[in-house]
Amino acid sequence: MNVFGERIRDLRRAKGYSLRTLAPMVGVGYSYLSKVENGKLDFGDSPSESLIHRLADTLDGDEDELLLMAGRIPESIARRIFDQPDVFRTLANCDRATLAAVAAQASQTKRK
Amino acid sequence: MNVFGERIRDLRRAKGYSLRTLAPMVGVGYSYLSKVENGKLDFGDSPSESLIHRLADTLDGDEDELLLMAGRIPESIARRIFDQPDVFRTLANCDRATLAAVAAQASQTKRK
DNA sequence: GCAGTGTTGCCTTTTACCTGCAACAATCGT
DNA sequence: ACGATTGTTGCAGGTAAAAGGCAACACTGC
Repeated sequence: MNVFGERIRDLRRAKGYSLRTLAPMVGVGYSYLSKVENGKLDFGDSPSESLIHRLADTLDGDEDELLLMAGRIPESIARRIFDQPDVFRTLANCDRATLAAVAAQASQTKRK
Repeated sequence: MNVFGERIRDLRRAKGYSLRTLAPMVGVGYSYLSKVENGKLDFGDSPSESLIHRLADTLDGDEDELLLMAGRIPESIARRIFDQPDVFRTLANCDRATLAAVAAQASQTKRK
């Protein structure tokens, strides 16, 4: 567990930032960042969506990947769901194998 | 706009409830319910997830449909996304037509 | 031994979600 | 015509969860 925090820590170290260096860059206190990385938030296991956004930005991480790790739905996916809800209600009821197959099909179809 | 509130209103009328009758059944004040139906909440355009749940329950509505109308992602869909995130990231990038085709395919495959 | 780093407990602020009333207009049965 | 019921709206809050801040602590490592 806490795959999210560990990912943040890796990204931060890859940039050579300390907690105290990174914190002001993303607009929070360094102590809060420590808790984020260790999954020791007073509550929940991940920070706000907006902080995740700034972290992805500053650390050159994949924002959607980070959001998913944090148990949040990225806007790119949410938009699609609200655009074609019935499609996703159907897909949510498939078994894993079918869903994987369908995605393969889609990425193929999509290729120009 | 406010398709959600109108749906609630229809469901309520179908049951023959007045605002003052329904409100205590779902545990809120009648004035708040009126604002919900008219999309005139002090903030946001939809009530809490838990109120939506109780409304669906009391009015025999489709909870997931209501959640989607209210701009929220139902648990059934969210679970699937976190289970196979890459699949959904792919699907989010298809065009509408492809996505519709893929869903048709899936519902067919799924049919026993 | 102090300079930089990370950790932790407690505190405050903000946000989301409602409460509760009061006052008003529209409708409707009797 | 009358009261009763229904819905609308404004406002003035209240509460609990979510998000984050501060200060003191402990380790490292030259």
